[in-house]
Amino acid sequence: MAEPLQPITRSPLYEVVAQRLQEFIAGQSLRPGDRLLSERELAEQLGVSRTSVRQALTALRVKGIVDVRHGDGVYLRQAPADLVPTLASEVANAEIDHPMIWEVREGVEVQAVRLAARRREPEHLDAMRSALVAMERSIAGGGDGVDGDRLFHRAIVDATGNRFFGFLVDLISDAMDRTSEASLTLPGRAPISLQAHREILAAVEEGDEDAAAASMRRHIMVSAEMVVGQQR
Amino acid sequence: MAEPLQPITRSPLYEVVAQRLQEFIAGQSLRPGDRLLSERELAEQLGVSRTSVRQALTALRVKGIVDVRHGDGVYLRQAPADLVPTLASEVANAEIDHPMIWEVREGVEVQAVRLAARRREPEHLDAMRSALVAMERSIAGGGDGVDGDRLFHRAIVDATGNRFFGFLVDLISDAMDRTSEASLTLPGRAPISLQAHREILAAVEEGDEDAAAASMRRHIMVSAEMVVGQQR
DNA sequence: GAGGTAGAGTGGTCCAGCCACTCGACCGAG
DNA sequence: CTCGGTCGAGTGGCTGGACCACTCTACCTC
Repeated sequence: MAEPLQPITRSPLYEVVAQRLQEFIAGQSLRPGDRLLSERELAEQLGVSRTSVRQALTALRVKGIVDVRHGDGVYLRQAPADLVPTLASEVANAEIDHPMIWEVREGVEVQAVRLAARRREPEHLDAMRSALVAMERSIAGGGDGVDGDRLFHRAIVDATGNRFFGFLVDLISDAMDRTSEASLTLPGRAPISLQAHREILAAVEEGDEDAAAASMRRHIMVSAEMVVGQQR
Repeated sequence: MAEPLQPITRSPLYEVVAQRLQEFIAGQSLRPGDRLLSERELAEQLGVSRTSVRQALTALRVKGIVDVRHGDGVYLRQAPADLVPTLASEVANAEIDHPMIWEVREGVEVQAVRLAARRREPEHLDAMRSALVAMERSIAGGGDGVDGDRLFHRAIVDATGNRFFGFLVDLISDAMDRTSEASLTLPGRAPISLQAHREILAAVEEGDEDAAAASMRRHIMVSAEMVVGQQR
């Protein structure tokens, strides 16, 4: 017998309450925007203290299921989607290798630079320029310029004015860290990369989104080929 | 001046505490498995009540950052892959609107169709063709063909042979559901969409990835314009 | 009608206390 | 000495009650 006795695990009360609330929401087919009962009413109906209800609501709030408004009430934020946690663990566990990540990165960054070229503001251009300067200085000193590289790409993402891209870039770099270190410091790569960045910046400055996209695509494909090729 | 006065937004105390704790963890470079101070000590050092500390800890627990053990203490979670669930819930909470999602979708799907055109297998082409048939049949019967549409895009993603794209598409459609229902069934849209799909399929069949990418980009921009335009 | 106001209801925070649990020190029996 | 049990200190879990801060609305005044 593998499990002679099931280990007893008392779930904390607030967890039980949170689950009960989720079931209630799903069962009553409440719609996003609907208001839940007040904390005091929930506490009474569930037979627990208001503190426990509040803790459960905090959990639901963090999960993005519920929206708590001071002085107003608790509102439903979405249909209960256990999709997100599922997806998250999938990415963490799925066998995703370096080439796959580079392919995704290509799509995301090319689109980002398109938007950046369309909406560039002086501040973003400044950030990109100073990132390039940092890169040049590092390379001139024998470094790999990887910090400037990061800053440059981050500046592009910021210039999109679209938070979603920031999330994706974080996700991608996280996935990359997890697969292998695959250093970006290949001998002879830095000057090539620097030149590519200059092209991209020029296109963005001119607001030529097609040129920017093309340059970025080339840049990423070259980088991917170098890094992935090295692993073989 | 666009912003004469910055709107005052008092963050709830428990949120401030949670953030402060995260900073503390990062700043002190605590390692997974380390134990934090006790709730009572944290409360005293931060000058807040234990209740607020507990609420903050509940949030960190849900985020997967921390592990609270009854009668023992609060420990830093072991999993190094904690970033992913955090990101997912951030995406769930952040204010991301429909236009932002469409922009991301454009980048992802354009890149996906590129890869699909490069690697298409007979089975994937079959799936795409039958999705189109389903779409045609639905539209001929007065339907919106949305099911066929979904199948078509899913087939493209499958054809990439890259799981990461599947994950992103799920994330995107989840985000879309969350923002608003924004039905895709605009009058007169279905036939246009159908024609766009035919173009895409043709390019994929020929293995012309640039043409496929261009068609997909046009298709998504048109769709986005229709849906977003409708909301205004 | 426009503007202001007061009140009811809501979430936010705190406190003091007690319960439930864990762990390690201690101690006695073998 | 080793094993086993006990017990207490310290931890998180949970409660009830109190008060504060905020939002919304109905009502009143001009």
